[in-house]
Amino acid sequence: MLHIVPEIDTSEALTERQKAVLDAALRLLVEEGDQLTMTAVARRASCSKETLYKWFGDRDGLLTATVQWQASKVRVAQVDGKGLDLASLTTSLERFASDWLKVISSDTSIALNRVAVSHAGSGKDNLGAVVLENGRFALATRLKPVLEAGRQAGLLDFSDAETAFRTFFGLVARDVQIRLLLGDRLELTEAAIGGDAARATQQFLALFKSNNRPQGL
Amino acid sequence: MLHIVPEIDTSEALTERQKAVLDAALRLLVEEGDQLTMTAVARRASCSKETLYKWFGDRDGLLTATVQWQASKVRVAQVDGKGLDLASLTTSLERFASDWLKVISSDTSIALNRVAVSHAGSGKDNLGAVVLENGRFALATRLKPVLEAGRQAGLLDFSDAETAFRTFFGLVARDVQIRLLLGDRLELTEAAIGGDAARATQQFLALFKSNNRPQGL
DNA sequence: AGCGAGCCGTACCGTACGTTACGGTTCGCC
DNA sequence: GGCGAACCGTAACGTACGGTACGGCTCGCT
Repeated sequence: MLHIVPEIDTSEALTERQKAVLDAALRLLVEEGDQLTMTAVARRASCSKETLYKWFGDRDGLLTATVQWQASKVRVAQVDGKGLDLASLTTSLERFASDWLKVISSDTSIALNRVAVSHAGSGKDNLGAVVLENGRFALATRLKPVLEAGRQAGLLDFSDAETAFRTFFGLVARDVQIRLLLGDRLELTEAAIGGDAARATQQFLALFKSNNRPQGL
Repeated sequence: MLHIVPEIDTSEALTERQKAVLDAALRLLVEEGDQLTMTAVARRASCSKETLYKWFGDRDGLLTATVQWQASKVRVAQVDGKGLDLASLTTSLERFASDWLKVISSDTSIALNRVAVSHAGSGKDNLGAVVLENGRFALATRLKPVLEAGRQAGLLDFSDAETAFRTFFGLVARDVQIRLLLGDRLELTEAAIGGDAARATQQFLALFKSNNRPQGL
């Protein structure tokens, strides 16, 4: 039987009750891991399974809606890139790095990425795309204008913003996300995150500062 | 019912037939993604389910054995660190980077990491630990002596080999693995891998070469 | 040849879960 | 008050799959 899912495709036409249901599903996902059964969601959200199916079509629809719902809530801070000097660029980069580390080490992000990775192995890949779109790609969209502004201000030197971003991404994230996804304990304290963000930023600046560019790149 | 798995714990007491079965399971894992049912493995390996249960205890045991079996086959090249000069250090690092990119972008690695990530969400975490142990941690074990040798030879300057390794790891892998796990198309040609390996190596050297160390680190 | 161990193929069981169906209740609206 | 839509709770159905049982075959050993 084919289902036409009503208004949950990409827009945000969610009633408060529906948001509450998705929040319950999200909590269940974070706490119970893979035990996200329709029965469990219905019980947790105090709603009927019939309602779940009417609203979200099938289990996949519920999963997708849940991921999109959480993704729509995670927004990395927008940064203004006007009148940039080195100090403000540094703090901007540190802030991005710190925010990103906090996001990827949060229980919610881990649970969401887990389910998206699992889902990517089986046929349709929408979940992975949604997670990437609202995570890594959203970060790139926010960060690139900062990098471009830094280049315009003569502070940074790079040929391709995407490449520069990916280097920054690698310096910040390193092996953190994959280790967390694979179940490695690796608690990141607030202080450690701050230190990592500062280190990554300094390394990035060392590689891309226009007056200190290493030869051979 | 409790099962005592015979001799499949950590050692390598596998008969040829058992290896063939695990190879079949591995192929199934890579090709079919999540459809790794006991029935499918038995059919693919032309063996009986009874044999699977006798050899591997239960589904988890089969999964673990499959992951360990593949992990035992992936060995990053050991590099000798004696009599190091900058050129040979550079080629060593490039080779490590290139090998690692090839590994994490292979279908087998993606499938294995997917199943391990899925598994990590549900209770026991052995699979994730096995993958990490034979992947990221094995790489660190192989690479650190090279870094140490580079430091002994006065070519590199760092205080902690682990930190230096993690930076190298980040510069090499960047966002590749998470994007692949999430189903992002991102084909890495041989040439692209070579270029990435060279770039990562140059960036790493720029950050850690002893005579060109950026201030503030 | 006779025997037993190991394994293949397959049928079978139990259960978990996705999905559907339905009676009862709440609530907005006329 | 009366009506209908939406929804809750729960029972029921179908199926897929993990796990078990069993008959038959091969093969090495004596």
